[in-house]
Amino acid sequence: MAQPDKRRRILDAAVTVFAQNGFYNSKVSQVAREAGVADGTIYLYFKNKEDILIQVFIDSMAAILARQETALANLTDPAEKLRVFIATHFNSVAESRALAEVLTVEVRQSSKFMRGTDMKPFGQYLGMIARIIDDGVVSGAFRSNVDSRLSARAIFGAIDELSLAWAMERGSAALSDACERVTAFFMTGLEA
Amino acid sequence: MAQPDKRRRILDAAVTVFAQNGFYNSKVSQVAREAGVADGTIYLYFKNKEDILIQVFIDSMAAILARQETALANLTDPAEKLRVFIATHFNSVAESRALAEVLTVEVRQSSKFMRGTDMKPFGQYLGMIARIIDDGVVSGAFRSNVDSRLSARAIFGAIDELSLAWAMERGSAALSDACERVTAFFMTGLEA
Amino acid sequence: MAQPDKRRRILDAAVTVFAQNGFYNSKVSQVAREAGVADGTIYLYFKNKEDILIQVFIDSMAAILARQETALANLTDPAEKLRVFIATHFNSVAESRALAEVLTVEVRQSSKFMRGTDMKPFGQYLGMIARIIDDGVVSGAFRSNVDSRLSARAIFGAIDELSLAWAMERGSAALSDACERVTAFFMTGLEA
Amino acid sequence: MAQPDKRRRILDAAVTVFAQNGFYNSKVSQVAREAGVADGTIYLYFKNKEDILIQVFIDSMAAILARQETALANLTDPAEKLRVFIATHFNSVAESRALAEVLTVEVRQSSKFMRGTDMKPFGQYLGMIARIIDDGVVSGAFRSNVDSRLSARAIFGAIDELSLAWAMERGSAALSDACERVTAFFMTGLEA
DNA sequence: TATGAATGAGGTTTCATTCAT
DNA sequence: AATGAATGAAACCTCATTCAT
Repeated sequence: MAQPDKRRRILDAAVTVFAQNGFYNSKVSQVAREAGVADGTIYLYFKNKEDILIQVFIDSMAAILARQETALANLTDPAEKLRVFIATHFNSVAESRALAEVLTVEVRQSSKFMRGTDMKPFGQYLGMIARIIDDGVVSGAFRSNVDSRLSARAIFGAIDELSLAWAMERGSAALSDACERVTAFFMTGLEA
Repeated sequence: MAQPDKRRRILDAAVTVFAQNGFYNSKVSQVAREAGVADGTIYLYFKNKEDILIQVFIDSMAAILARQETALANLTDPAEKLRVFIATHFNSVAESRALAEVLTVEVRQSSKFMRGTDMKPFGQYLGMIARIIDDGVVSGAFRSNVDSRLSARAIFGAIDELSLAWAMERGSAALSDACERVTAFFMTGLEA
Repeated sequence: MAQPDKRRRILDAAVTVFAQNGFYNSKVSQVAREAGVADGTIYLYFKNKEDILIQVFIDSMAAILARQETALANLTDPAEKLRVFIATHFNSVAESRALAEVLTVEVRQSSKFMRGTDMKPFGQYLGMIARIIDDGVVSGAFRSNVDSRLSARAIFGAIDELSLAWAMERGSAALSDACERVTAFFMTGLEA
Repeated sequence: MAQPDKRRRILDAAVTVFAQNGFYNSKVSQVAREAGVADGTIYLYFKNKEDILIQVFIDSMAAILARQETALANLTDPAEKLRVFIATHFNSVAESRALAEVLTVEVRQSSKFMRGTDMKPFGQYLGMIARIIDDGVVSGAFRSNVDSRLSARAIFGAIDELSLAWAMERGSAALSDACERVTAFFMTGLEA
């Protein structure tokens, strides 16, 4: 009987439903059914439908940011850091295709129209990549003429697109392969 | 007074409106007003609201595909081809921020849920990149161990993300700069 | 090229279309297509959509009234008159199932809501039956205690229902059989 | 304050509104207002507007069928049965002119266009009449040469038309009078 | 007379949100 | 905290009608 974390269950249900139908084609009642709660209960935990998506985004970004920080904690070599970052990203995505779809597609779509949604977590994520590159430039591991913000964004775009391709085509095994190849690819583009 | 191509005007209006509010937050009547036609007129040219978005996609992809083909027609050097391809993409995007937003965000979002939408034009676009890479591999200009499909997708992801960044931040006249830099970046990743 | 009676063609087309889809589910453009004219042309001959139905009714009733008058002209025996009346009704209906459906169903449905539609022709039709009965009562051929208005209405209801049954079930051959039987049936109810 | 059977209230409201304006000229919002519920509430109980009409038909036919069965339960004489059947029909109609109009006019009009509407209850109703006649033929009370299906349909057409006449003219308290007369009329047509 | 592209009012229906229980 | 029946605003789309040609 005791439903320990109802908020969590609603968020998970939302990810499933949003991934399947897209945010705008999903009905709050579908999320409620998937979560095993009444429609009204949703509104005890979230301000409105949009808020569910925002919280999915915030929670998920927090989780992946923490995960990246843990993964990178003991590394010093910039090339190795970037390799691990990319691998961690792909691993996170691999754990939940649904979440990957929601983050890459739905949030991107909707964020522009959600006034006051704090997109900082996304900026932080880009910032992590940029910092790795900057470190590499400073340490001499990477070319000195790379634009770290731009490269970070390009790298993110590439791995995000590959995640999405994987998410939509279900070609699951290929993901780790893609991870290795794309990493190698970028390394050559960066290394001094 | 009769505006010649009403279909064209509606499509242009739709791009503007969809870019501003997102497809699902846009009302057909807004598109009509922007196009300077009555609501019902829309339905003389399009099956329904979704169909407008689909036609935007089809028309725009056809235009950019044609443009790329023209641009690449007389080139033989794979590296040069890729350089031109990327430049052409950025130039196309630069001409209409709104169109860029609709193509990268709205179409991506919605295409999954539009049964029967032919995504082939997108496949063709990826195919163009892949073919350039394949040619480069054959000619020895590019490494032999690159996966052309994967690289194509990664490259597309990167330039698409950069387009989007530019589109959303409005600021950067930096697009052409980004173009050069990202091209150089990929070149190093590919060249033998 | 010369389309002699466009009004006639539109009315015929309307009967076909209304019988198939019902008045309210029929579109003016369908009638136009069926008649081989442009949508706008309809409005050169009819005030509006409802007017088409009204004219179908008026024209058809005039035709059947005239037909009945001709058929009954030389008859004197009330029983014979009634027999011929019923036969003429069934024959008229048999010539156009579509018209039968429109007259029995659509006009009945709609007449209540068409202000100012003159339902007199229908009253005249009932009146013809009633007069035959009255004559029969006077001549002693029919019972003296029959209520001619009531009986007329009952008889009309019966033959109308049978027409409709025939129209909907297409059981074409059965119509003349039904005609004979129902006539015999009513005769027994009336004859002194 | 909670009205017990909202479905019932909506059906009753629908009968009133449909009788007044006709099905196709009635707006769902009118039915809602008449029922004292919000527009959306209608759709908690009915699939769509058409479904309301279908349910009116199904419910009403079930009611009148049950009523006829009760009324006829203890009777054995075929002539008496028919007499009671017709009386029961007229009584049912007399209780609600609006319902009579909807059943005779609107349902008839629309049923053809409502795919999947089960018209069996109407067939059952006709079947009840036919069975009474068949019984009468077997028992020798009625002529042996009557066609029971045909006669049933004729009888139904007659009483339906008279109901409608009464419903539309509002005036006649004459309904029970009509009942007696038409019964007598048919008896003579049937009796051996 | 004839056309048919354009109009725009308005209805059906959906669904996020509320609130009495 | 939880429910889910009820709400009602709002949008897509249809289609009768008009009018410039």
